[in-house]
Amino acid sequence: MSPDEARRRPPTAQQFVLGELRRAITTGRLRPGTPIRQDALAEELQVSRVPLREALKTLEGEGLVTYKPHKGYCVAMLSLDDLREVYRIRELLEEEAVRAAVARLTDDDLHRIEAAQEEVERAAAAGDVAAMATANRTFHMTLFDCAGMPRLARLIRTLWDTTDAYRSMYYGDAGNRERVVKEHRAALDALRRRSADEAVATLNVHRDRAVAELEPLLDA
Amino acid sequence: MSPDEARRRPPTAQQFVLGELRRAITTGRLRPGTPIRQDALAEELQVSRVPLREALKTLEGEGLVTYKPHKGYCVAMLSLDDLREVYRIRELLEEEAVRAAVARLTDDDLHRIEAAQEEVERAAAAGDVAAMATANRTFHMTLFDCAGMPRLARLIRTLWDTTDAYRSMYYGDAGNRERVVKEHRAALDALRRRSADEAVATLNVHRDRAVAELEPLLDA
DNA sequence: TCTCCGTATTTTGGATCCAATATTGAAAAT
DNA sequence: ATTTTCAATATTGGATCCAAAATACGGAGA
Repeated sequence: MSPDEARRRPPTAQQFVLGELRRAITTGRLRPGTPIRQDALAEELQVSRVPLREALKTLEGEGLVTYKPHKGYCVAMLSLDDLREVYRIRELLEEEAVRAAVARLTDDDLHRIEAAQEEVERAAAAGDVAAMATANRTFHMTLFDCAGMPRLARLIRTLWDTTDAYRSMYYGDAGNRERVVKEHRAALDALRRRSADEAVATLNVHRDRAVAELEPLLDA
Repeated sequence: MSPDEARRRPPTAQQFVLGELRRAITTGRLRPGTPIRQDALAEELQVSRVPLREALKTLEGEGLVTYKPHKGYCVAMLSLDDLREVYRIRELLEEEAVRAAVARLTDDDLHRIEAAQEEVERAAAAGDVAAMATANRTFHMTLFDCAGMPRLARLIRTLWDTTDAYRSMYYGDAGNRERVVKEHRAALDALRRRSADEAVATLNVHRDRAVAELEPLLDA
């Protein structure tokens, strides 16, 4: 392992495993519904089952995996109802976050969001699905973090995690990527004018488009 | 151990520990801020540290304990800002839940909520703080569950858990208990008339009163 | 007396081993 | 042929043991 990797590697095995599992799920390497064989996964990640199980417990709390006693863990599978419910809850919480954020938004905050958007546009143009997903997330979370409501931001993050497994498929389509870029620009425009109402409205449209695109993917 | 206890005892040690820890925290036996010594706790509960740590991971996800790598777990301590944030989020989510619930409320649902209220009144009259806490929770959660939004209900439950450690103090006061009974009656009245607006309004008042009473307790 | 440093102790993190439960498959009975 | 039962196997749950990190403590130096 390179020194760089060694430096980045988390201080505990469970955190390392947690990161790996999250990536595996969000990138689709572990597909929804897949049962998780602890022994095999532990060996693959070169750790024992103990830290693996603690990481899985964390993911269970976040809703990324499900757990049944004596049966084990599965990558969580979202029903259509689940998807709609998650997005409805996101709508409620994100509106609150955006309003609080706009009320406190500094120029520096705005610059950070703009920087994230530049990254989004770069990834969209390059067709880099993974970079697109992370940059998009940064764009939104940077805004939400400006609300100064850490628990709210954490809840929203968890809700995003829930659908991450499906979002990567979504960015595979060039049309979707282009649309996301445009909608972000509209939101940024509202933010620059410190218009909470417009920001909320544009982001609601943004979210509704996403769920509309995601729904067909879940039928299969 | 009696056969009855044996039957009730969960099928896995981690679930047993989880329940015990939750009780210990909500009843105040484990006070906010206290560090959790895994060895001592494990011995006290007659299990090894493995299931204890998995239970703690679950509680961490729920925000009842905090965790720092190589430092361990502490019973979570709420700042005043945290308290206000939690209650603000609850306001958002519970309004949604109540509106959805009222729209679907059957007579049978209503009977179950009324039954919970009878239990609340019994506990309030008897001055039984623990019974009061659980009955009150049943009253509200029964309503929220009627919304048919399981993820929303789960989120709300988690938010309640966060402040449970403080709520038990709150019911120690007879005046608070009496007020809760009255406010519940008002909410029930609104529910019987299927008035979502009034139900939301009365429950908002109910919640605001609670946070107002809780705030002084957190200063210390 | 105070600070700094190094060692001893405590506490957490992780690996291995064993136990308990669930699943699978094959044989026997209908 | 179908179903049921029981044993073999796979998989999870938990206990013990060891390693690593953090904390506490005591002594040396200023």
